[in-house]
Amino acid sequence: MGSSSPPSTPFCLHYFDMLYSEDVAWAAKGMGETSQSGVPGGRGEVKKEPEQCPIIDSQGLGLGGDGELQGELPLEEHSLEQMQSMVVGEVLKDIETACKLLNIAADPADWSPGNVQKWILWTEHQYRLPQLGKSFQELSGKELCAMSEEQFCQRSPVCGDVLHAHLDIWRSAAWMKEKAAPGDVRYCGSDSGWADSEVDSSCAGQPIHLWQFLKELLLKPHNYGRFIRWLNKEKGGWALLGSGEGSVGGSPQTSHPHSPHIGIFKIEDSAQVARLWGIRKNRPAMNYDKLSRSIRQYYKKGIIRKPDISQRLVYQFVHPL
DNA sequence: CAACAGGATTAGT
DNA sequence: ACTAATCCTGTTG
Repeated sequence: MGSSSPPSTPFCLHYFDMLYSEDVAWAAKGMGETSQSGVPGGRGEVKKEPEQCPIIDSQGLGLGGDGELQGELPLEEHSLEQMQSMVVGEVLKDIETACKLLNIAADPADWSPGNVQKWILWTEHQYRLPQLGKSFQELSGKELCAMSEEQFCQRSPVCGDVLHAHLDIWRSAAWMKEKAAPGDVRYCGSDSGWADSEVDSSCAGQPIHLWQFLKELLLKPHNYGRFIRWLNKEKGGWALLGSGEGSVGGSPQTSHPHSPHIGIFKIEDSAQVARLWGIRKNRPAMNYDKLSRSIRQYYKKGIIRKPDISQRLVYQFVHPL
C-alpha cells in the first residue's frame, strides 16, 4: 500500500526505440565474443557487427503467426507500429525469463539488495558489460530506482548509463503490468501469465536443483542457446560422430535397447553456464569444475548420465520428462 | 590443457 | 538428511 511509486516513467517509445537499436538488436546479433573490448566510451555509436544472427530466428522475431515481414515488406508506417509492439513483447518475455532464472520479482522496487546484485550480475553477463565490481552493493531496489542516471554514472562511469537504461526498461515493464490490471483480468491465458507464480519447476521456494536449472536454460534457446542447447535435432550430426574410421574400439556394445539419444544436451560455453548458475545460487566462485562435479553426483542418482557415445561437455537426462 | 571421474570434507536448508 | 560447494588426486583425449 502506500506504494505511491511515482510513475515518472511514462513508458515512452523512445525507450524501446533505443532498446531495440542498442539492446535487442545488439544482443540478437549473437553479440560475438567481443568481450568488453568493444565497449569503450559507452553509447556513442552502436558498432554493427557483420555477424549474422544464428539463433534468434527460432521463434523470436515476429512471424509469430500473422506477420510475414520476413524481409520483403517495405516497412510501412503500420509495420513500424507492429514492429514496435512486437519488440515490446519480446522485451517483456525476456524480462519474464530473467525473473524466473534469477528468482527475483519483476518489479525492481521489490528487490532486496541481494536481488539487485543478481540483476546487475545478470545484466552484465547478458549484455557483455564491463565488470562493475561492487559499486552497487547494499542497495535495495527502491533505492536503486530512486537514483538518477547521473548517480548511476557516478558509481559506474563506464556503463552506468546503460545500466540505468536497462533499469528504466524493467521499471516501465513493471509499471505496464500494474496498469494492465485495471479491473479483474485474472491474467488471461493469452500471455503466459507472468504473475509471480514462482518458477513452476521449484515449488514453494525450495532451493532449485542444478538439473532443474539446466532444463530451464534449455527451455529458452532464444536466450541461452549460445551457452547450452539440446543435441537431439537433426539426426545428421550423429552419424559422423566417430569421425569417420571404424575405430575398432573392441567392444561394440551397441546394446542398450532403451535409452535412445533423447534428452541429450551439450554445454557450449561451460564458463558462462557456470556463471549463470553462480548468479542464481549466489556463489560468485562457481566454475565449471565445481558445476560438473555436481552433475556427476547425478550419475548414481539416475538423473543425468553420460550418453552412450561420450563426448566432451555432452550429457543426457535419464528421464526425458 | 580442459574435461572427466570420484573421494573427502564443509556449508547451507 | 540431502544437495550442493569446495577441494583434491588422478586419468584421458
